[in-house]
Amino acid sequence: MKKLPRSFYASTDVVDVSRRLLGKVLVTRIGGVLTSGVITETEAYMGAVDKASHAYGGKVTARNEIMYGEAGHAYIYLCYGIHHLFNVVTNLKGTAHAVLVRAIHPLEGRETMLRRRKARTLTTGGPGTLTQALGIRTRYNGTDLLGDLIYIEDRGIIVPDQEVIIGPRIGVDYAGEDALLPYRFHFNPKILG
DNA sequence: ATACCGATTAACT
DNA sequence: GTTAATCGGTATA
Repeated sequence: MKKLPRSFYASTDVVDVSRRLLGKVLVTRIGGVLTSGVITETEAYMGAVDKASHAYGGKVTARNEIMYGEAGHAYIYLCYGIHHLFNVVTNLKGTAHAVLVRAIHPLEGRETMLRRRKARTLTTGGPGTLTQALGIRTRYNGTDLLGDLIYIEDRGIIVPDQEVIIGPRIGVDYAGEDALLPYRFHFNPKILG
C-alpha cells in the first residue's frame, strides 16, 4: 500500500519504468471518490529521439512542456478530440521521457467507474476508456503523482517476466522505423485472479 | 484567421 | 474488415 517514490519515476531508463509499472495500482480521488485499477499495459516514449513522441526533436509547446519538467508528474492531453490520455513523466528535468498508461484492471470504485463510463459492463482496456473510468481529464495535466489526487501504489503485485508481452506501440505508424521499437508492455489480467 | 490532423473508440459490415 | 465522431494543438498565411 505504499505510494511510489519520486526516485521510481526519476529513472533515466523510461523503457524500464514502463515495464516496472505493470502490476502497480493507479489510484484517483477525484471529487473525493476513490477509484483504482492495476496497470496492465504501458508504452514508453523516449522524448527528443523518438519520432512517436510529442517531444520529438526537442520540440517544446504549451501542450507538451510538462514532459520536460520533474519526474512523477502527469502529462494528460486530448487525443482525437475525445480521449484524455494519461502519461507519467520520467527522467530528469529537461528530458521529455514519459510512459503512456494504456489499460488497467479495475479494483476499487466499480460503481463510480460504471457511472462515469455510462456503460453496463466495465471495460478499461484502452487508454481513453481507463481515464474516463478514473475521472482523469486534461484539466489535471501537471498533477504531482506524489500528491493525493492521482497517484500510483505498489501493493506487492508481481508480474513475472514470462507473463509480459513486449511489442511495438499502437497507433504510431506515422513514426516510421520508430513505430517498430519494442516499447509496449502488457500482460493478461487473468493472472491477477 | 484558417486548415489539417491525431499516442482512439464504438458501432458497424 | 470499415468508418464516423469530435475538438484542441499546431502549422501556415
